[in-house]
Amino acid sequence: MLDKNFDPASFEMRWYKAQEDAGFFRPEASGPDARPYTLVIPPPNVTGRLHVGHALGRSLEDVLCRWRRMQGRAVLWVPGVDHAGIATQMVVERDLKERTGQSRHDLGREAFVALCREWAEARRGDILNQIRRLGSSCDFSRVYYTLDETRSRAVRHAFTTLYHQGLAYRAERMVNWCPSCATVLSDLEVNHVESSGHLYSIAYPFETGGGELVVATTRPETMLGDTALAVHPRDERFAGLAGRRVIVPLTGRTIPVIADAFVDPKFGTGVVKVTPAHDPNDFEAGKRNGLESIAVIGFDGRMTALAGAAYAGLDRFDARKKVLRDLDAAALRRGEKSHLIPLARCQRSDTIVEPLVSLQWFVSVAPLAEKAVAATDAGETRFVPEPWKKTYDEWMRNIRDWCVSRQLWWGHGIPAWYCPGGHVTVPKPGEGDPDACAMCAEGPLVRDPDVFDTWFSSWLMPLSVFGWPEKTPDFDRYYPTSVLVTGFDIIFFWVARMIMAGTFFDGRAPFGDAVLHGLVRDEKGQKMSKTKGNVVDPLDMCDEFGADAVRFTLAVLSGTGRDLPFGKARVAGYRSFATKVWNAARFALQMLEEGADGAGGPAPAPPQAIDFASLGTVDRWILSRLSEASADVNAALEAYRFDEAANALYQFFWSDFCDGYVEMVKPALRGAELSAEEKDRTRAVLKRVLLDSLALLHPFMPFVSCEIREALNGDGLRLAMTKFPEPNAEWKDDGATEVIALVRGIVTRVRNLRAERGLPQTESLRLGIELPVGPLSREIQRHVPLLSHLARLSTVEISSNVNWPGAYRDVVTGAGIVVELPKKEFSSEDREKLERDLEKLRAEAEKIRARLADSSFLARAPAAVVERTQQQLAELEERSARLSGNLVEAAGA
RNA sequence: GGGAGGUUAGCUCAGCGGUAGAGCGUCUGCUUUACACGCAGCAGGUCGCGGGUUCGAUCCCCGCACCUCCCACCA
Repeated sequence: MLDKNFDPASFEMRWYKAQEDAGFFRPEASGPDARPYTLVIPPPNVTGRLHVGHALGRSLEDVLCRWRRMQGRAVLWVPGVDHAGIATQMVVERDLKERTGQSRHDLGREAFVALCREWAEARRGDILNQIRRLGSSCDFSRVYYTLDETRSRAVRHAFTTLYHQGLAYRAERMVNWCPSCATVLSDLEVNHVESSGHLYSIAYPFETGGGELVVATTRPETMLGDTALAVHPRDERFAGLAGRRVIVPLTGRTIPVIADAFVDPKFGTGVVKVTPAHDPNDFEAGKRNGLESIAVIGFDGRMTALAGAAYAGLDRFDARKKVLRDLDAAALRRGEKSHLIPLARCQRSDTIVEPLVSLQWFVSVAPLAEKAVAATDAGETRFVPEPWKKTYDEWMRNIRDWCVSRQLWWGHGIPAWYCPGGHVTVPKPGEGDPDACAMCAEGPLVRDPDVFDTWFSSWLMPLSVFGWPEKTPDFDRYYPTSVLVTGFDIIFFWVARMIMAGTFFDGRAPFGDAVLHGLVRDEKGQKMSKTKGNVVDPLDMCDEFGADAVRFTLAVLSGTGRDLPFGKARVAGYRSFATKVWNAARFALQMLEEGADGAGGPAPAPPQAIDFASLGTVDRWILSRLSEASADVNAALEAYRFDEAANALYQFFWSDFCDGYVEMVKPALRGAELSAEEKDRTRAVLKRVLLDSLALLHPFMPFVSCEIREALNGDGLRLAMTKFPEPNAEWKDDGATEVIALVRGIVTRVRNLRAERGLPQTESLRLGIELPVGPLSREIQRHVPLLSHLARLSTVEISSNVNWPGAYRDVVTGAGIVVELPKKEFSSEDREKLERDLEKLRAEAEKIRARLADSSFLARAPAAVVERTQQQLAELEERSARLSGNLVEAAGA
């Protein structure tokens, strides 16, 4: 029995648990011969809470998994969580501060890492349960954690392999340094934001006196570390200046003027200050010209001793103000103007990133990128939607070395050791920790204190989740995976790098399809953010409207566009759909139980085998539609068009099944016209369509579908492993479809007329249908009781010519219809409406007539098109004639 | 500076060479014994602008405008 009240909370988790307990989420459930279908979950942060973006990804993945599972595939969807180095460290640090007032340094590294581990352990279950709440059918017996032993082994193997192939190296480079996170960042972790700032002009007097050079800069504080001024070699304004020396204001140092083509003569004053220690461009220029490098800003974001006693210890932005003041005092400011500066900000802390020279570990990824691109070019991995391939290609082509070391405590340690002599020892893949220096055999060795970039473990995910580098049975069976579903925002961070790792370490790309979805935004299309307060929590939505509704909403929204406007109202809308399904099932249950007649048992009769040929038109039509809907859903899912699949289902179930079929079948099942046997046949169809609809729905709404199948057929649990409906060629019935379309068309026209003319619903009308004698008219004749019921008709007359003087005449898809209206004057509004309609028809007909009069159209357009056009014209003229007849009647009345 | 995507009904979006579609919303009727999270019905669109190709363009091509986003070390 289904309760009158639809309450998803009462059954959702019960079904989830039943399915998980039954072992359905393990690929073994599909038998040893089933073809694998594999996905790896993009691991959410251990410490986080699932957001809508996750909900979207998990929903789409689960639709795929459940659908493929029902198709008999051995589905393995591997769940996992990410230790999320920098994010976790920051969260734990903040918590520590709040609780005890201590910093991680107060605690010490070992204790702090232990604290992080505790946190991660404590949160891991939460996040996994949140994934469960969405209905995700992951195999929780294979959960991975990016910092567990297996994954650590993979990270170490990857790094040592790269190192010994000369692809990982340690070097002093200009890097992105975040002073507040106190770590280096990769280029990807830096956001460039245009901000308004100032371009300051500063005068550098010549050492020998007699003038000055004016330099434009956005960062006056770095002048303390200037080691040259530069001009373009062919800039005649400054010809002959190279080699002269100028005084760096406020420091008294003198520096040379150099000529270097990196200077853009059109920018600023055409003279550039060169600060090799604090600007990537200048760093290169410095190397080219053998310039000294003076680091005046330290890793803490404060001025160093080299900046001079007056500035040492000052925050870099305070130093800027002081420098400007001091320049004013020295009368060396030459003005300023506002200027848009592309500021580099830390993705995590939003702090302005400082370019600093530092010794770090890098991976030269260009060779890996080459392999990856070769694989994607060969179609080993397909991007969906396809334009993302270009974005990926572009990035791969211009790829720069990846800085993989981080000055954090929480993460994978770098397997590199240093001897007192400064030599580096990295063990060979598979080897243990070294005891002595590989070069000079000296000890003791000190391990590198840094950890890897979190993505250095993530990029191995498709490999490491199956135990790589070990040759495990899972690896053999499930690598490469079938598809990856993730947001386009991590196409570089993750997708591209995984392809590199897969093609490099294994030789095969890690997934067949990379499905990139858009970003979830709020209802108004604005980015969700805590500060705006427009964040929608998917788990709250699940509690309020049911996970089924949330999933369905996300599927519908995941069209081709980039942004998904998600909000409460929409989820509520699709909850209505779930409710509709629920109520349709309640109705069906009633109908089926009535069929059990004397038996009176609560269990509805099992569906009898359907003998299509013995069925009536209405039954054949709905089965034909069901078959079409199955085809549509399957095709859409093959193409990863979750929106189309969901819409096809929605449309079929609501419009065709509920509004169409159920309404047509009601009088038949309740009336006395049909024999018990005929009713049973229809009941069997009703049940079959509903059961199949629930199966089609199951990947999207895995809970209501089970709950209803249980009530209807006692197979709620098995539904997850039931064969997914496919189109049935035997059920294709264009004849039935035509008849039903006409019946529904006529019904709509009559209802419409009733509404237009303000006729009461209770009043029965007389309807004439003009059709040439033939199979169609005989079919329609057979549906007179149905028509009468649906359109409230007292009599229906069908003949080739219905001649009811004064009756209203129209035409619906080729059939003339004649409605005898009760004596009622046409109001002037009615007449106007009629005239407007006629005018539209006439204009339409005129256009078509013109087209048909065009000889080149007749000569060049395909015959079928010409024929259809002629038919259109005929129909328009027919309708036009009938409606103007009504107008004449109106005038006469 | 490069690149990608967008511009279709009040809103959110599908469609993409033969007379414009959906959901939601608006409006008008409905206690029609599954469902008001409902039923029935109406209204609502120069498919951003200008050219071109074509018998025919919302759809293809070329410009333009505006919006979004990504990449990029220019002071």
